[in-house]
Amino acid sequence: MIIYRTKDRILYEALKLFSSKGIKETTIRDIAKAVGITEGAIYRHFKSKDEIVERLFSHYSEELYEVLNGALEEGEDFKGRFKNLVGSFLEYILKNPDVFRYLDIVHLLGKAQMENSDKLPMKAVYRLIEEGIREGYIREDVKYASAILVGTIDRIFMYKTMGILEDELELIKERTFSILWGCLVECRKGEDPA
Amino acid sequence: MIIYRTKDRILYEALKLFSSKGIKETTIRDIAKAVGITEGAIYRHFKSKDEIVERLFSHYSEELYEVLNGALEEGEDFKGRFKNLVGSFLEYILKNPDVFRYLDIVHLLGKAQMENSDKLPMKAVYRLIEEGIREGYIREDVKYASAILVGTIDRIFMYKTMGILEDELELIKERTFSILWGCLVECRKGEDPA
Amino acid sequence: MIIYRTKDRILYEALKLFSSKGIKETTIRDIAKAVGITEGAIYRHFKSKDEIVERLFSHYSEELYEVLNGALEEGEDFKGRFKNLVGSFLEYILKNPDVFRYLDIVHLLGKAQMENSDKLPMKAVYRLIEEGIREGYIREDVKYASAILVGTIDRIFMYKTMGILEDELELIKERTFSILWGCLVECRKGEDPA
Amino acid sequence: MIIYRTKDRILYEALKLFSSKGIKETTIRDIAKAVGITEGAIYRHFKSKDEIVERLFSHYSEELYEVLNGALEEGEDFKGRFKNLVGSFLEYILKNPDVFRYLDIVHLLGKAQMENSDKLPMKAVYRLIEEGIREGYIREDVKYASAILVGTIDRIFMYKTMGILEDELELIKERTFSILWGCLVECRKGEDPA
DNA sequence: CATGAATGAGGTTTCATTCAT
DNA sequence: TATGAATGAAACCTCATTCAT
Repeated sequence: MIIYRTKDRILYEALKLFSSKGIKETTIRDIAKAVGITEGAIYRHFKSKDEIVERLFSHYSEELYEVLNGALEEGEDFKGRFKNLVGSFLEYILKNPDVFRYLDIVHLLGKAQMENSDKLPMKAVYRLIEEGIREGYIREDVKYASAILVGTIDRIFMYKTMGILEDELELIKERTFSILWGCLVECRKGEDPA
Repeated sequence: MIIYRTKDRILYEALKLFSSKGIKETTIRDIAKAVGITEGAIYRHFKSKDEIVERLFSHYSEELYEVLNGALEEGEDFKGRFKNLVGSFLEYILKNPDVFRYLDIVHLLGKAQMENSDKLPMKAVYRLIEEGIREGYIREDVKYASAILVGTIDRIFMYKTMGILEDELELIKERTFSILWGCLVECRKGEDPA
Repeated sequence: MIIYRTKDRILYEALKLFSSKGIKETTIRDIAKAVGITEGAIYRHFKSKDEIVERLFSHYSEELYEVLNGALEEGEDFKGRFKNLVGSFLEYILKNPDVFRYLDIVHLLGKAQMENSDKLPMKAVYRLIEEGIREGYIREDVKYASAILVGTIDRIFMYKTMGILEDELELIKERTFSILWGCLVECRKGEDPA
Repeated sequence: MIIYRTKDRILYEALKLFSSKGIKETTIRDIAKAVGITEGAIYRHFKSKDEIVERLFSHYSEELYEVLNGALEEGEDFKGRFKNLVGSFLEYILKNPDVFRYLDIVHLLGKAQMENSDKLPMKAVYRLIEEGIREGYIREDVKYASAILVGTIDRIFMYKTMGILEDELELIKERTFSILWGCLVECRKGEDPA
């Protein structure tokens, strides 16, 4: 993918640097050098470093949301939607590891300004789980259920990007879905609803 | 708990600040002010800010490892050990949220120098899961199984400390154990080993 | 001489300050103030104070070498070359006392990184003396001969810059040459070669 | 030589450190560590670092003066006194290289407060040369003559301590005397007094 | 006499941001 | 739009000196 507009190249390089070194650890100069321009030029495109940080967060947070939301819309039944979401989630973050690492960093440092947004990835996950509960597939509390789903995916992402887990993407998607589906739906079937 | 030695007070305040603002975002002056001494005095106790970062990491990484390891040693059977570990894990991190947040930050920024240590929390988790697999309780691959276990706990910690999850500690321990045990052990009982 | 480029002004002022107060005793702020810029601006031109120290040393060490070497190339016979070198040496250091004092300071504090350079002033002096020995003018061992030559010049520089010696430059050149030539060449003429 | 009094041990270690690293580059802590006491203890013996610097300078400056002066008093005739002074000078500084390097550093940095002292090494050299001139041995101006004498000795010290000159002490004394005597006295014998 | 924690001033360096060109 | 020198605030760190013990 070739990015032509300077503004987009700045965002692209900033994302890579932020996610690999940290936000504070990345200087405007680092970004400028990566883009191939000088420090001053950055300020033609962004008012401040913080604006870059925020723009990146809202852009990618929304992009991931759209991906997850799209996954929900394409599935025919609940199982299909569930599988779609888990697969799309893994596919997106493993193909865009910088994005996910960056979102994590922003969260961890409490820099996320998300109050004003409806398009948070978490919302899509919640929607899926709430549907599952409403329709009797999932018996778990929504918070615990999403903790299992997102936590597991997050950890698998970590193992894969750290080189600990070596399975290929499709296999990872398959196994993760089967685990999560088994865990949240299948094995609770016979239980009394709490 | 009252800490008397300046050196320990420095570590104590640094941990709080690092975990709430980030490492780079916390200045030596912040730490000094929190402790009630001047910046220069810090350097009588630590050669550099990095030394504080490292000392905190190795100290608490090891402490958490000991907690998990202790949990493994006290359980009578596998189920007991499993329950112990999950409970101790949650109890420790929810009572010491700064520690867990700090360990996460160090990991995320890739500052961990852990090559030379055997006492990483992860090792204790692996040991439990490997035992479970060896003895037929767990059918999942060790990496996927630990991803579920640690990922779920991590996420529940996040929800609890963010105020999203309001259950009390004992209830959280109970529910988390029951979910994880069900997920990793119970509901796979009838399956054919892969 | 008016210096326009900031980088050169920094070097120029640093040399004056280093040579009058010492290197460690001169702060970046001193230099910046002398140049008329702020401390931070220095670092656009030099990575560190050490870089300034080294650049000054290698620049002036080489410049003095070129002066002495040039003197050697212009003389017609040995006596002419000898006179040229002594004269140029004195002229250069008395007109650039900061340079010579600076080179002395660097040597005395052992900061000179000269391994990789062939253009050390000493080399030119050695070349002259070795020629004198080869051609029978000088009977003294090369080390003792250069000790006399350089030591005497060094001391005369010191006396002149301290105000102890009041002769004018041309007279100093004349007398110093006559002393050194008499000492190293004339008065040994009748001796048996050792 | 074993030094028992703490005060003298401080001076002894300070001299070594100052002469090898420089004065500003040597910290009170360095000195304390070398002596085997703590920083605070230094201040029991000296009011300040400057006091150490000054005490060392006046002590060793005077000691070298006494050595040279003693040499002048022991010679029977002028030649003997000349030889004595050159030999004692070389012997003292080559056996106490730290002292001479230290005196040089103090001079170079302009820290010497010597106005109030009559016991400067230079004075002894001047006395010898003035006698030589008065009695017709030396025809050179006193400043040029002392420049030759002290400059040459200084340079030979430098070559010897840097390992460039490998002759043993007695040979160095012999050759240096013979050069300087030849240069300042012998070879001018037949000349017309200027 | 000695310790060693603490101070406080000041040093080097970094960096987001501005601005003349 | 872009450059790159400059600013100014603030970061980390050093160190002579003081002081309670």
